[in-house]
Amino acid sequence: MPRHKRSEREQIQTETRQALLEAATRAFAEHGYANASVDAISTEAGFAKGTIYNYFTSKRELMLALIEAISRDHYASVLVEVQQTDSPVERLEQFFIAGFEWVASNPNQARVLITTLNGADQEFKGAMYAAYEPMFQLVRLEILAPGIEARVFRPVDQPPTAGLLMATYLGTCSQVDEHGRPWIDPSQVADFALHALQSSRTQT
Amino acid sequence: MPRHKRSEREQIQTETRQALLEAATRAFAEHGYANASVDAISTEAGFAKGTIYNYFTSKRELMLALIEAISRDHYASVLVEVQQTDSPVERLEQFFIAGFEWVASNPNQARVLITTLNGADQEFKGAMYAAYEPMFQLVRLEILAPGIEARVFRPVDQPPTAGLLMATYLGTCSQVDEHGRPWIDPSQVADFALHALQSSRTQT
Amino acid sequence: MPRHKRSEREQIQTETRQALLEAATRAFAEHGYANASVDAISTEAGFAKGTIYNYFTSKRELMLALIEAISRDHYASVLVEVQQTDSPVERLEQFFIAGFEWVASNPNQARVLITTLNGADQEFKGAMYAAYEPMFQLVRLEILAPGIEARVFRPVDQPPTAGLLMATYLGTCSQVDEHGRPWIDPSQVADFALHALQSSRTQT
Amino acid sequence: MPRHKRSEREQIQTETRQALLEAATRAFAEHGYANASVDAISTEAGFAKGTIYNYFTSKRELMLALIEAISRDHYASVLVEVQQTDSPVERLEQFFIAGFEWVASNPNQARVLITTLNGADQEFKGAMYAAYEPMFQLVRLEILAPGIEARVFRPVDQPPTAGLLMATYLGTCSQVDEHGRPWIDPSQVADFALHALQSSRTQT
DNA sequence: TATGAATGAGAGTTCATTCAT
DNA sequence: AATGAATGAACTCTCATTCAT
Repeated sequence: MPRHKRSEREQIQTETRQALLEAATRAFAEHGYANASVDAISTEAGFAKGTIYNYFTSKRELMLALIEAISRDHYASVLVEVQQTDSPVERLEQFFIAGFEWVASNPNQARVLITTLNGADQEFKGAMYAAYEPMFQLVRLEILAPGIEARVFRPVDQPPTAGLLMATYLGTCSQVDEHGRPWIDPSQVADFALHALQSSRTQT
Repeated sequence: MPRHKRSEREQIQTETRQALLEAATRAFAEHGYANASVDAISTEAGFAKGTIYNYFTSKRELMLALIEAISRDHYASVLVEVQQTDSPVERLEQFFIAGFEWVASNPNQARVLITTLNGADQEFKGAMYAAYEPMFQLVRLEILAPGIEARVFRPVDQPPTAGLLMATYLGTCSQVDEHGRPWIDPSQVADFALHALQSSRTQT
Repeated sequence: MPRHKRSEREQIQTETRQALLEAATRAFAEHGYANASVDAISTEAGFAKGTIYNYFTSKRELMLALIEAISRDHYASVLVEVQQTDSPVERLEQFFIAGFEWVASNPNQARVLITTLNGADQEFKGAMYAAYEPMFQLVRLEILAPGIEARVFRPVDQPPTAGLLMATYLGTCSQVDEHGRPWIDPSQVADFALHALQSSRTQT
Repeated sequence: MPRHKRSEREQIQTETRQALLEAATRAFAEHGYANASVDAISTEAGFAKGTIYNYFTSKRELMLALIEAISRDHYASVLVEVQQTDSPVERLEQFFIAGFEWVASNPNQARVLITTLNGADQEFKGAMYAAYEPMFQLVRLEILAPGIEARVFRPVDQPPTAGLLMATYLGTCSQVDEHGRPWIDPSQVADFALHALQSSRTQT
């Protein structure tokens, strides 16, 4: 006779897994992947060292799972805001605003994102790129393309420009002062990007 | 009483040090700081593992010396090109062009730069920021300020915008495809930045 | 939820720790602190080299723990014998006899004691002095002072003389022949010390 | 044609050797044999690392040479004082007085002596014993034996008692307070030893 | 004779991972 | 499912010693 009902068991599992992922986020953010120890992560999550291996086959798998979780959360946050409007200009603004808000609300996840994207580990980097493909497509297909179509944006080459916007966003994300606060105002970044894209006819 | 002439000794020292720094650059670029072993670096430089400690007191000091070397080399490369012209617009273009050329010519140094700037190690990050202060000032004082003064650039807030330009440059630097080639054309980035900055009167 | 009962775990811990301390005693006695490798100690204790770091944070901490253990064991052995009698003369004899017996039974611990007290490491030396403070007080307060009070000992200056007795004991402890046996008979040492202390009236 | 006359060459050699031995004494006294580096010794002596190997075939040989030098110097200092008088009692006093004076004047040499005698290195220990044989014989044949003969000392067993006197001397030598000063007055030690040896008839 | 760059064995330490319980 | 003692590979760093100059 099972102790817990199936659903209870599953919920405990899910909660434990979640706690481990959150502890890993904090640890990786603060010390980086290489310097964050499995022991410290497990302990901070409130479990013993070995528990982590009941949920992830290795430290690397934990990281890959974390990449998935981060990208999913990030995408969901941005998507809902971007879709509030149909205007490409407003969508671009929303992209930056929602993006920065997510960074502000999830600083550790953001750090892991930035660190991984710029780190030396090719497997992690590739996994992160793959996981962010939906957001990349969002920028390209839901913001840039309609904007160019509607002639509010210049007729730029779409994929590299989408990349540039992502790079601008992520590049500025990572720039924080000594107190961990971003030293660039999100609206300035949005403004910068809008100027870069806007067709000469349509000044804001 | 030394048998070697002073200059001979000094040259050997300089060459060995240089070889070690270059090997360290390759190793850090490929595996990251944490995963590059001192042993491997020294061996790849053509020396026994202990030799590195005749030149650097620790692995961290080696990294700090490398940060210095990279920033100096990078700055020198960019400075000479930027100063070829007095036009702010051309200077901005040159900044991106020379910058990307340096990245293309020194891919490993560039990777170390990007990785360090976005990594979790605060001491290294701070050292890199400090080392890049001259280039930051170059953008601000020699490009942005004169451009605004001459009204070819919008009257933007200078320090954050200088930061934005650096971030755009560095953010795009780091985006390379699976073959290690940048998937954004430098001129597109320059174009993007110019559009972002240009005052509405002076379209290119 | 732990599967082992608390007591089981604790017992394993205690036993392993004890085994490591014993192996360390042997290794430090034979090769000295500096030349005894952590690897060798752990292996001789029957564990892999890393295990030692589950119990002591460093080689130095291991040594400090050993100093504690040695002094406690030594003191307990001597105390029980000294307190068998109330006569200061007999107590002094017991001090030497029990002391030498402890040395004979615990040659490795004795070697570590002597080596450490006379070694160059000031921290270890200080720790050993501090750990032996109870025994020093035993000699001073339980042997010397009552003996002087009862006029069976000369009215010597107590603290330095207590030191002298300790030094005589320890100095002779360390003198062993090539087979590791002391070449001075304990009773001769006791006799020597008694003659040194006895008041001129009370010849044995 | 030689640059220097033979004698000049030899003198320079002797001086260099002496300088190296003195530096080694300081280094071994402060850090112990194992923790004193050849590099540091050579440098403190005013030479480069390699020079030491022109005078001693290895670090161990340097130590053995130092043991020789220390014992010779120590013996000479004590001998001249002991031989000032023919009285065994005065000779014993002189032995302690001259001995403590030598320790006070040559604290580093004394530390090396004590450390080596009580250290774990059997070869060094044996070499030190052998080198101190003359002093041991001095105590036995020039002080103890005549004193017993003359009935001013008790008829003790000579070799162990000579050992005891040496042990008492050396044991007290090594006891210094936190400022490096001996906390036992030499005359107290001499007094202690005299009381231990004196026959009941001849009180001081 | 003196030098000091180079060597490489070997040290202390860390930590991802295993597995009996 | 959770534990944590044990493991051992791999790491950074030290330093006695060599040797070309």
